[in-house]
Amino acid sequence: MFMTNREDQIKALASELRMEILRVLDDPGEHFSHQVSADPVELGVCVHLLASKFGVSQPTMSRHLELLKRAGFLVAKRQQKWTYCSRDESALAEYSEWLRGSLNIRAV
Amino acid sequence: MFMTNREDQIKALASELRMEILRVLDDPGEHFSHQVSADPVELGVCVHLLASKFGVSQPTMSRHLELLKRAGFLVAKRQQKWTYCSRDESALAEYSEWLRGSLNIRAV
DNA sequence: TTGACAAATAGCATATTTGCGATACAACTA
DNA sequence: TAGTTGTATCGCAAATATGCTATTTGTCAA
Repeated sequence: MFMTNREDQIKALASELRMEILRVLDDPGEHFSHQVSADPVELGVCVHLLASKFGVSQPTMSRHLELLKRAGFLVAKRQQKWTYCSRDESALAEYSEWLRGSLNIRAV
Repeated sequence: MFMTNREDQIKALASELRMEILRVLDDPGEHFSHQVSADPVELGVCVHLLASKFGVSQPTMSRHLELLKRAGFLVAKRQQKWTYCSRDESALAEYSEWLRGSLNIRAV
């Protein structure tokens, strides 16, 4: 059964880098068309391409992705040597709605 | 001129306590009807009532409120000895919309 | 089996966050 | 003026977060 951990989700977004990761993964075709091992739109983006994209080491990127996975915002598919990451749109949408409702935020 | 600092806003919400503060301030009449110096709904809630509500020290509460103020989510009105805090609904709504748009989150 | 490449994990150093008590400041009261 | 109450700030200690290098693990190809 799926367990949503709000604490993990809140913390996951409390980082400019992780926000940027989610942004580039919103349009993988735009930012990772040079990925040759698999279609970035279909499968997702592998870890070391994300690391080089943001100029951080592979272990550092690996940990940020782990936090986003724990929050449920990312899904990772292991395929051969690579781990392909893509957004979980429904989790992001659900969180956004939860935040609004949780704080009882009215429409603008 | 009003300057929105997204970093401050993101960080401000990355704390369960600060989330709770915003929640109780959504309905001050419910949680702070015992405030005698001023109407909690009209003016807001003073710092030491918030501190005792959550069982933290006054300086600790003061700092959390400062972070929420810097984020723009709280307004504080100094009146006599007291500092009355209340939510800035428009700032919360604006942030919520920005988050959604910034990550390009689709509707549920 | 060896070597390569991709990713995960361990271990460590630094930075930031968070809590508190002590204290300063501000507004009132006797 | 002296004392009280409410708030802000300072200084410190503990907990978390974040980055790196080194190492381990997994997968594949010679």
